[in-house]
Amino acid sequence: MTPLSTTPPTLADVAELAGVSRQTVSNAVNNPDLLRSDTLARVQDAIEALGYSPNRAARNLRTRASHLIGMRIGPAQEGTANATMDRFVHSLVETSREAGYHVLLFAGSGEDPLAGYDDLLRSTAVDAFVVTDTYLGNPQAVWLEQRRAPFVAFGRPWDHPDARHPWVDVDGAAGTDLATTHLLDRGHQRIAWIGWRKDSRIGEDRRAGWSRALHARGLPTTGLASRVEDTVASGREASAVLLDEAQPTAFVCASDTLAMGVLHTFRDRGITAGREMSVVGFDDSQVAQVVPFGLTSVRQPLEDVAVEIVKALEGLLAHPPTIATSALLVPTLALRGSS
Amino acid sequence: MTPLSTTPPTLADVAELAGVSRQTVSNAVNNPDLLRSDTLARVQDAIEALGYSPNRAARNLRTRASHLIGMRIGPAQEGTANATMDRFVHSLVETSREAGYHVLLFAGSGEDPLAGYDDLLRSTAVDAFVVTDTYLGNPQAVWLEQRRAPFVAFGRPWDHPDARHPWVDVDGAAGTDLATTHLLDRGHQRIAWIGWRKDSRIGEDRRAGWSRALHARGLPTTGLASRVEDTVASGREASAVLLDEAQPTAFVCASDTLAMGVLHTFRDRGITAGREMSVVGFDDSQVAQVVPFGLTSVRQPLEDVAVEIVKALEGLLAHPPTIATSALLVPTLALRGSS
DNA sequence: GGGATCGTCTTGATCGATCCAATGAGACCA
DNA sequence: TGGTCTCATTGGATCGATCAAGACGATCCC
Repeated sequence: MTPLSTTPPTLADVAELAGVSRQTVSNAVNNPDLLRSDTLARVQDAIEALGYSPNRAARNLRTRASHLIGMRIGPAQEGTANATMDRFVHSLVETSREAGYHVLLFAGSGEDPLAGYDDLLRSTAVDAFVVTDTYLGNPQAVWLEQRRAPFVAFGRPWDHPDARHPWVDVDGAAGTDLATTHLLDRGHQRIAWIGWRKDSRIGEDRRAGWSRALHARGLPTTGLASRVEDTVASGREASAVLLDEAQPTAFVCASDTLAMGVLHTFRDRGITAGREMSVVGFDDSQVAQVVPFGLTSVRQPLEDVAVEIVKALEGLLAHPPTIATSALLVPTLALRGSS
Repeated sequence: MTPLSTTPPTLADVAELAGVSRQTVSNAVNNPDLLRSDTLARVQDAIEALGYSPNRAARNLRTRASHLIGMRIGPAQEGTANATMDRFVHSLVETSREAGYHVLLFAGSGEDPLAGYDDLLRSTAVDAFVVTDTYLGNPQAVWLEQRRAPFVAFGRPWDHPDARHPWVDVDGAAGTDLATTHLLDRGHQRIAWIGWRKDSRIGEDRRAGWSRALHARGLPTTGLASRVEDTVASGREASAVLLDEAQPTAFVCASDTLAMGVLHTFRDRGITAGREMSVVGFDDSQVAQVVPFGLTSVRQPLEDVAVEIVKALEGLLAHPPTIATSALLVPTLALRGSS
């Protein structure tokens, strides 16, 4: 049916078969309304017969658009439970497809994180970027803005409140508030926090949700918080110390990785996670899902994030570009046995 | 330094600045040896000064190559510990970059898994594919072969031994053999197997390694094997039954998901995983890494897989194409507390 | 009836690179 | 001196699509 390994048919081939000009075929593909219905049908038949599909390179050259979205992918983090990227990438790919875009992955070339962006930008290989790691105060966003490169960030511009690019983010505080309130509703009074070091904006955001929820019920937070690195070992140590010094009956953690550390401590001490002694994680990683009895965890609506990001991208790339819209989405709580 | 939002410089711009012809600039980029060293330097200065980078679309159109590798990405599997893709994708992106390729992701559009391939192929959007799900006896490989589309498979062509395309795979049997032998060396005699249903070629391959290792020491396998679905619940049930009926002291599992099910049963019965009662999983997922005390697991050398795949791709896309080479790589064992 | 308007389709130029064949300058040898 | 050969460089055509403008007939309205 479809020809094997011959040169693919071109516009001209279709035009000849249908007995029309090249431009008419082009219109049949891009502006069908411009054609009389009978010629449209004739051209479509020819397209079908030849199995024609417009050559991407030629189209890209002429229209100055590639319909590709670039996204940098960092090294997989081993030893942690960070499963965000996997789910997000898939959602983004799926949503982009519906909008007529494909996703181009590129690696951060170690020392110079901008090199990849610069290269793709100058060679006009992609139409826009999705930037996922805005939290480190990293230069990508600022640099891309200066170059007037279209991009949407997954993550708020914490350090640049006057940034003008569109962004989409998940309300971490709302997530931990949800988690903490859930524990309060279950009767807990002393709920501890294990989060990241103070220089992490995301970490502080999530911590704020925890303290907000406690204060809303008139409960104190003093002595119940700990800030450590994002490793299982740190979570284990921190929870051990908190148990000894503050006697909490529940833990809210900034990540599933830290929550696994808490479960580790529980195991050390013969405690079973559940209604009495609870733990809640953040990210709803695979780990949370498969660990015995399950780890209750805050789940980011990554599918929705992808939808919003693509929406913003479409706006940026429209002619004329529409005003940048940003969105802050609310996570949900995946309830499991650990709470 | 770099111009803001103006049209990027073209070959002609560089040529004018350097006082040479367009073709000379093209040669400076693609065949520097053809130029006299002083003109080369002059052209390179001009390139540097203008921040020139060849327009991808134009180059693609002329050379009939996109330097893009397409890869289909399936939906993230929730509720399992399958972390293979994440690690592999990153390795592939990184390795491809070194070979001058970028990775284009596309989604499997539900009902028709071939649609995505067909589309990209006909529009000459990608040079080749990496096909990752060859195990289901799925039609991709056969179909791509018929269309003479260049592709490399991650996974053996189980059902088509006469397939002529290059492939790279990990020797599952070698992995489970490694795991089983490790347990034997630790003194275990009765080692159970929990794997997938019989129609899974990969599952049978991994099972073969387990039975091979036991038979090599003259130990029986009868009554020690179970074949179930790849879920935590199935692993939990299967291990419970095996413990009652066959009294094994160790379990080798076809996946970390199943191994988590075993840990679940251990927990149910107050058993602590370790030297006495051991479990080994497969895939070295994040779950295996962060679960308390750690889950010993067979680790696929995905970085090496990516290298081999890219090597094969370069062969396919070379002029003239070199003969397809396939590779079967050996996994390693990540030792942790569960064994 | 003539000019403006609309709907439909066509022609030639163009995007920015590379391919191909050809040119000029110089080296070398007879 | 003239011919051949190599090296370095050039000009024109080309990849396959879209853009911009124009051609043509039919319709409409004063």
